[in-house]
Amino acid sequence: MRPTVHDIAAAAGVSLATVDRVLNRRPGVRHVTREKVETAIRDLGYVRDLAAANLAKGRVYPLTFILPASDNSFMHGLNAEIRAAIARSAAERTDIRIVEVPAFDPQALVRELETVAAEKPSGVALVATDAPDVRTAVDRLVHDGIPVVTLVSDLTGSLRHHYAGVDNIAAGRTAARLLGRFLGGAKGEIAVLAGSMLVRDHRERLEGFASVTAQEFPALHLLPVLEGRDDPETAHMLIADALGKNDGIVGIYSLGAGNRGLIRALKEKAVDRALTVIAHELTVHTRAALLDGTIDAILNQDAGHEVRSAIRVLKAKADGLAVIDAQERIRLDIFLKDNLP
Amino acid sequence: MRPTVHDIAAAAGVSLATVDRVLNRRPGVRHVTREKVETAIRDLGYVRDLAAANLAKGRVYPLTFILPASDNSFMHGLNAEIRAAIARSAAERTDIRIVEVPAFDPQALVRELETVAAEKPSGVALVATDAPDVRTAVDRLVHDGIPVVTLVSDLTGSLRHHYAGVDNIAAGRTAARLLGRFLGGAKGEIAVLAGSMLVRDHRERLEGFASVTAQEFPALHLLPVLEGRDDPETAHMLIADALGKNDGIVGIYSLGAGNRGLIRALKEKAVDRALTVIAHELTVHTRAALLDGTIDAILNQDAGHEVRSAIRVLKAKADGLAVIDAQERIRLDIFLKDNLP
DNA sequence: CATTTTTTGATTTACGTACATCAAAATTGG
DNA sequence: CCAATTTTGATGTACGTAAATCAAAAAATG
Repeated sequence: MRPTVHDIAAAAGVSLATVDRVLNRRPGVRHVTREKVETAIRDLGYVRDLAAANLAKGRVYPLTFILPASDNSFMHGLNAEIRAAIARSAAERTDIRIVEVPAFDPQALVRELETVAAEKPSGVALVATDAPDVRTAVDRLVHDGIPVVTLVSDLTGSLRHHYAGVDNIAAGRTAARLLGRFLGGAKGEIAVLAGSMLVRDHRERLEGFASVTAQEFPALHLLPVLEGRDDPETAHMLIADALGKNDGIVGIYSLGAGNRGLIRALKEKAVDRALTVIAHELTVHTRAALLDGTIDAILNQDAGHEVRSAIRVLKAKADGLAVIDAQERIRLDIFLKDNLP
Repeated sequence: MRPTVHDIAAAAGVSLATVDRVLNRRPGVRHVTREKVETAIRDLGYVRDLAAANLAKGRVYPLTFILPASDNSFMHGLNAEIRAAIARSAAERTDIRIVEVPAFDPQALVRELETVAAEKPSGVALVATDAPDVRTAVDRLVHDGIPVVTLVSDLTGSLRHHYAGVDNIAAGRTAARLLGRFLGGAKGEIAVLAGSMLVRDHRERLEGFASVTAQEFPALHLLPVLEGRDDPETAHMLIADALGKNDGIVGIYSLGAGNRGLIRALKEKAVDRALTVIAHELTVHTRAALLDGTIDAILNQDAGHEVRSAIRVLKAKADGLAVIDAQERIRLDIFLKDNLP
């Protein structure tokens, strides 16, 4: 049997109350006594029974998720996954709240972070907009002892405890290699469709993509990035226009959202052309396009895994526990027609 | 606040003891009374607090993992992951035991299953050898109320509650498409290296691979399967021999273990040839080969995820709880040199 | 050394559930 | 209707920890 507080009280030759004072960092214990207790804890290998402690404390973990108010399939999916987690709240002792802030608006995010900080939740998860003020606001939370994880888009250089999302540079590099290999040494132009160069995840994907393309597939030439604002209509317009004007295009990398428009443009303009297309995020639209051959590969991040991972990490940090790194690593899914879930 | 047993006792107008009798299916409750209590439970939406219940019961989950005694990197890795789970036993209230049985030996597995059944564990995970007797033995366990999950290799047609492993047909299909696309319409022969056609996962991978190759890449011709017994030496010999005799080989699919030998053969015999190679299982050897270009892609199943998933599912089944299907789906990892963990 | 302050002990209640015991009430059988 | 049986209630203890209270002991201060 694992040792209990009674065992360490007996081993240290002190009372239960004193053990409790040491364990919960309450005042009123002499230095030497505290050390006796800590030694007993180490010697017996005592670890507090979290379930029992949470029961006694009536503990719940109030968690806040801050998301951009973006109207695309990916964000809807993320939202749905958080709501699914809310449905499990009772069993997981969580009390999760979702707040939405305008997208691409650092100041709005900063204000919300300040509001949230005042509520002193057990943890905060946010889809970060990459700006110095946001970094400062996040660091402030961390400094106040509130665990913070970034979701989907990271905030490097900040003190956030964890990032629950994919390595976007690796994603871009992988996309480049897949495209290059699929094209098998062909020469031509590559169109890149992004949401916005203001968000870090898109910038990083482009960076990875451009770097591998340049180094390993010199026969391919990148056209200037098209910024579709993650909006299907804009994406449609941009891609239709590019395909109309330039018939040297042999491949397309869509690294953001709004793929519905991309797919429509491909079906209209590229029926007679052999284009190789790689897109991000598995949705009903990209899935159908993969199956009918309009898209050749989909890179995906599993929103459900990201949300569950963020919750696990926030709870663990709130309790000062270690996380299983391998479990919390969000993998880049590569989907071909054959391995769709 | 969520309702407690006290609340349902009050709502049903009975005593705590009666509620307890109903909840724990103890005898001595009249039918009408039992219904009153069950109505109150439904009306208030009561769900028993598992943590408190487990605390009161002093519950632990004795789990048994049955593995083949195979000496390859993958099985070593699987073993290590289970031992890592054992290290977390205290926090997870598990009591995990590993037993090894001779590989490819259905009778030995059946005997072990019977031994294990006699110990009445809370759950059993096994790497299944595909044989009718094993199916019967597994069904027997399930019939006795013991949750069973198959690990890595499934036992279709049995009553096992869950399979913690990848879809091997999809894996084979994916390998074929990757190889076909990487070869970009080239004509030639494909060598397939397997462990043994006696294990289901290898058969399924081959089946998926052959089917996509035949349908979608008719320019590629599969050579008869080489069975390397998951052994590096045998694999080396077989591949070196094939490469020496046949210079029409343009691609290799290694769907089993023993890749150390494959890689050695490639470095000796194929320095001057442009071979496209797809292999299974990320190990130190395949990782290095991917990075130096000897292998073009690695398909992988994450042993850590499989083990953690098996444990979660067994515990949930033991408690009669639902599992989050999306969380327990073991994904096929596709690694290129750019997205290695 | 007396007094104040700090440290420690002893004890109790609580969290939500499980389980056991004994008495009281209700039901059933004859 | 009485006795035997079944059903129900009341109560207590336990799991391992948190947290509070009050008294007792020890240490520090003058």
